[in-house]
Amino acid sequence: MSNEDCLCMNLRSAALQLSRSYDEALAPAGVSANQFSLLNYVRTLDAPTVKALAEASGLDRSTLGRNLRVLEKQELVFMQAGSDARTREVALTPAGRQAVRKAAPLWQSIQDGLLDRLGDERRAQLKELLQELTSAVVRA
Amino acid sequence: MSNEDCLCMNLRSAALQLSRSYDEALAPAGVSANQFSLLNYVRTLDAPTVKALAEASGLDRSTLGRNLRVLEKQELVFMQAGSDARTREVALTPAGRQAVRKAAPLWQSIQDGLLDRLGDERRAQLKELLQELTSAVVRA
DNA sequence: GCAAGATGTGGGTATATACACATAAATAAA
DNA sequence: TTTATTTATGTGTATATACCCACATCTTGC
Repeated sequence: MSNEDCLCMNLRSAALQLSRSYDEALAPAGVSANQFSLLNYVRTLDAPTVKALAEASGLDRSTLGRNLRVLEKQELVFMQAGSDARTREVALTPAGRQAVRKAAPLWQSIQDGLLDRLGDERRAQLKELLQELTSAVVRA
Repeated sequence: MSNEDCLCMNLRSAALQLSRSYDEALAPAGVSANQFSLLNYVRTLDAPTVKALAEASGLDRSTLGRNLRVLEKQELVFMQAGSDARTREVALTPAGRQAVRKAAPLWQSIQDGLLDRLGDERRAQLKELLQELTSAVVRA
């Protein structure tokens, strides 16, 4: 066994390195790549619950709850009880919308740099390969 | 901005999903994919220091120190001062070697399943794409 | 309408990750 | 040789992630 051959560690390592770069690029907006992504899910979906966000992002519900708590503490999102009293619906605060506006061009910039480097064809290849790997592995 | 387009989140999500599968596959050996990888670095390198392991894996030194502490607590690795008294050299315990032996075929099995699905060509594509992305992004 | 099961969420615990700072030890400079 | 600098590591703090379990609420069967 060689670590360089492991598909899992290959992906894991690449994801961490890319995350560091995106985090650095988004730092002036005060959010990490992960937080920016979550803010965008909240913005895009309609008053999503914790569960809806977990499903959209493919993360565990408890993870989402904790990630949301961080954004809540920074007053980028707020939560209120839904019509179903078990659920909590999430929405952006004005500061949250502002953070998204500030981060969006920073994200676009680093994203475009990578897309230019890859080109359309290889970008499509990458998407296809990641989908193949994850669909090979979905849990029942 | 759409989360489905973000290269960083695409990779991050795929890495997490793959990690869950590898973790599940390796569970009978009592180690996670991440731990198995680290044990293999310890095994392959010659009495590596924390720094050497950090460089090999591309992780932060403090992360490595903490990951090693978990393996040390489970008595899969042990650490001793090197000739340079600042360093600590890491090596596998007998239980650590046993864990690697037990995990190796489990890893091989899930890895082969994915490789079969991908085929040689797309496997090479993936490796190339990940290297392109990470080399586009290496820190000074 | 009430009991039984299903569902959404939080909390406990553990691992993983990284940055900033502190400390000890080795090396270089004076 | 004494001092300054570099280097290896650990610690504090914060976020991210996931499993299991508890609890409250909703839904269904009767």
